[in-house]
Amino acid sequence: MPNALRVAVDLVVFTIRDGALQALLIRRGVPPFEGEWALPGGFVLDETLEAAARRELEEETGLQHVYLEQLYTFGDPGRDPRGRVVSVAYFALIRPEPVRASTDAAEARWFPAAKPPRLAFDHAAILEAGLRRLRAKLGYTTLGSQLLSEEFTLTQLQSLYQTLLERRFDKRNFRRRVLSLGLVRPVRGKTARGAHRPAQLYTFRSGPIQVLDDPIL
Amino acid sequence: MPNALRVAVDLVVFTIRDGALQALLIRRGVPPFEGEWALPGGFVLDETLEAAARRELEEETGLQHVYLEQLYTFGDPGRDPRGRVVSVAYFALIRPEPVRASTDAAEARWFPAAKPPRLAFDHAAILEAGLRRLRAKLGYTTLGSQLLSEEFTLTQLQSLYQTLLERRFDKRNFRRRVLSLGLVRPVRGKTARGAHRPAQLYTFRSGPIQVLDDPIL
DNA sequence: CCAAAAGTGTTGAAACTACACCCATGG
DNA sequence: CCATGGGTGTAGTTTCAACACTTTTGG
Repeated sequence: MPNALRVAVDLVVFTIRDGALQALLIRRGVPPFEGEWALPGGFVLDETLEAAARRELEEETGLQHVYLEQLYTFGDPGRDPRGRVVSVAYFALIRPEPVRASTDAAEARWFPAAKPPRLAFDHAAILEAGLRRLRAKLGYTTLGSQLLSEEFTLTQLQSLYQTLLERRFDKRNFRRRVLSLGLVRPVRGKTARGAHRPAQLYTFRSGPIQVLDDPIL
Repeated sequence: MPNALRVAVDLVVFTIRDGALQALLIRRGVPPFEGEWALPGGFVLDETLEAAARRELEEETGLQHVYLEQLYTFGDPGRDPRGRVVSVAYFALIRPEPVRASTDAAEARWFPAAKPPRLAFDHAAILEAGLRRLRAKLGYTTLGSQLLSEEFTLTQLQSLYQTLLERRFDKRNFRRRVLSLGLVRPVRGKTARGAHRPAQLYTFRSGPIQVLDDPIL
């Protein structure tokens, strides 16, 4: 019988806060890398890999029904000083607001995804992979919907794309595009939120994420 | 300490034969699923996951320096009757010709990727995932280069795309496209192979696979 | 000389880009 | 009344899709 390894899941959890993409990190309370920042995660029990990821995510954030997708599996010998650990990374998207990003024991905080602190293990590489995946899929899926609240203005949607892709779009062209693709549907009512002219609210037509025949960008 | 699982790699190995996409399958010589067809693969030793995949691939096909890419990780409890096995699937592309798809002991054969025989474990799902990945990446990377010999005619390249995507392209438009993208460079000399007018041979400009700014299709 | 694949241009339609001003509201 | 973000149309350019005939070679 071949040697036994341990299998873990690690989570790259993204949200938008203060107009920037942020990732959830945990301060480790136990060795190895005690006191350092790391991705949330843990060992897989008698459950599917995705269930393990959901369980860890709920333990850390209290959130359920979150968009979750398998990212990549990291398994180099030596990536964990405790021994051979193969880690299946998932990435999760959290809508703004109702986040209590603090768990019972360990400290949990949001950090700018672009420049995180020094991370334990190979977690910097995992985070990096999550970022690449997010950026890539933004263009040809409706993934972005999972980073906004259910109802949003077109300006918010445009800012999302501009923030993540570090690119600027023309307002009229952007609106024409998403509208003509039929991805999004106006909602009766307005947002009073601004101290300015109220904006029409929209929702994504499709509940689950879909891959587009022709890309948004 | 958490429960120990075992980690395996499984390989979806594609090639083009007889003008069709084929996948390499192995007849299992031992239980479980003895006598049934399965993807090549095996348990991970003290090596990286990719190294494990390469090792298994060389054992089965004798091939080295093959294009290999991690595909997805399958880990449902119960997917392997022997106990909990998490399998990291890789997919590999083999150029035509120099394949001895037969290993020492077990029987190995190519099957049409679109309609394989009944497969052991959850290997049908893994194969399916490989197919989807291949088709998707064909459009926006130079992945296809790994399924052709180093030098090829534009007609061969077009057939490759048509076969995999089950779609027909206009010859002039196709050629204009790949040529104007500068992906491909003519080679001095012709192919005498046909009983017809000789065709110009081309090679891909870039050795390794690259992601394209704007897609081929 | 014939079968078979190689090679090559044009045109109309559609999509894309760049660009500037008026509107509605809260303070 | 003014500052702030919301909302809208057009024209020039580029890209895309559809389409058919001549060329070269081996047998």
